[in-house]
Amino acid sequence: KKELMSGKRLRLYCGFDPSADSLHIGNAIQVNKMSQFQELGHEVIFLVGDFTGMIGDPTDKAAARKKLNRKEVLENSKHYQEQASAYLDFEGSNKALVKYNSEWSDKVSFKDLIEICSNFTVQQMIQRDMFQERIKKEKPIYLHEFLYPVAQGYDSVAMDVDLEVGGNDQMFNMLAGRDLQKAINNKEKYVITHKLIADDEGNKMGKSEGNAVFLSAKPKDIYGIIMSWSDGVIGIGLELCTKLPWDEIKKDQETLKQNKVNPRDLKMKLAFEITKQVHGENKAKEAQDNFIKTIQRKEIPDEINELKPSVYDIMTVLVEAKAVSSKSEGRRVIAQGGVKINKEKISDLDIVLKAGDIVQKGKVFFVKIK
RNA sequence: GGGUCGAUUGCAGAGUGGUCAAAUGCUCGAGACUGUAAAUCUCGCGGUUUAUACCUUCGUAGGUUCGAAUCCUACUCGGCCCA
Repeated sequence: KKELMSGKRLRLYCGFDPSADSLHIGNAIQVNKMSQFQELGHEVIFLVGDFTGMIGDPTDKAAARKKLNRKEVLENSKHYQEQASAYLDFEGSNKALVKYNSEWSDKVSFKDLIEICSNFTVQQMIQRDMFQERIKKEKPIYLHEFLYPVAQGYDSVAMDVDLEVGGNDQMFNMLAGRDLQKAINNKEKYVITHKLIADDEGNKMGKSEGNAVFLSAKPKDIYGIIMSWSDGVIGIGLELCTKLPWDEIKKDQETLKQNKVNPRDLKMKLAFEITKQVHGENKAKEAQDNFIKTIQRKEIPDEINELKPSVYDIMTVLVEAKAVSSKSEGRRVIAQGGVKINKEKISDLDIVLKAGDIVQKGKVFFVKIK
């Protein structure tokens, strides 16, 4: 805090794994946080973790990540920058820099690596919860997984940063950077963690939970997914993902707590603000109108994807429109009343469609026959 | 290298010769109720032109058997212990 207040221009960064072709809302929080620093005149680095991404962060203990080649990484990160620009400024006088950590990590020799690793102990590593968990369950822990925090930590050294931004699940990895920076450059590096977007039960909103918001998504989808979030995230969502003034957020959180408003209304505000941030105000309005119309009033949306099926029977249409993954599934869904044609629930499996018919599956899936 | 245990449908995890497309929980999908919230409830969750049917699936490849996820052999991969 002292250094922050000193007026010194700090160099800070946040890393992003290029594992998907789009940033998601969780990344948006980080980008948003960085943008606040940028506005205060600090130097901001948007780091693409093309090297660390290859290792795969064990923090989410899912299966090994897909390895990407150079070209894919560049492709992905191009989208990243574009999406991040919804919050961050990559143009102006204090523009954010984009860097790739393979730039320096590729060059680290085995000898260097050993040197770097000597700053950490095995005990530090295995003390982490998810490793303890795996030890208890007799699941494998691979040696290279220990290197993830090391590699991430080395980024701090290579860029000689003062500050790193990340989710509070990244605390460990970021502190590794702090230790290294101290040991190698003899400099204090600070870390700022933000809360993760999660509801009261601690369920995260993310990829693995199936309700992730990708910034590449269409306005109406972003809006819709946010509306399906649980109520518990409204307050924190406003706080982390929007650029609304702090006072207003506080006030909203307060009224929410006292049950003075229908949480839905505030959630609509949240959905609107995020959509606006990503796609602009006009698109956000359209998305909101669309939502009110199709979901709240259960009307058929204005814009529907069209499909020219190879055969015009309902089964083929459902499969080809990717509404269901197989004909068996289509049969089940129809049997349970999940398919409507022109607003009429159907039960007949052999219905033949004609051009202009509108098929609906579930609440949100629409397709128009061409 | 030796010993030992293991690999099952998205995940976890039962099943150890026919009753197995394979328990159960979670996830997921549809429906009811709603605010596309949560909670709750119902149904479903390998595939196939209707199915008391067939096909594919229980790490891989062979074998035994009327019949194998289950038994045998080899291989691959992994955990643990010993070295």
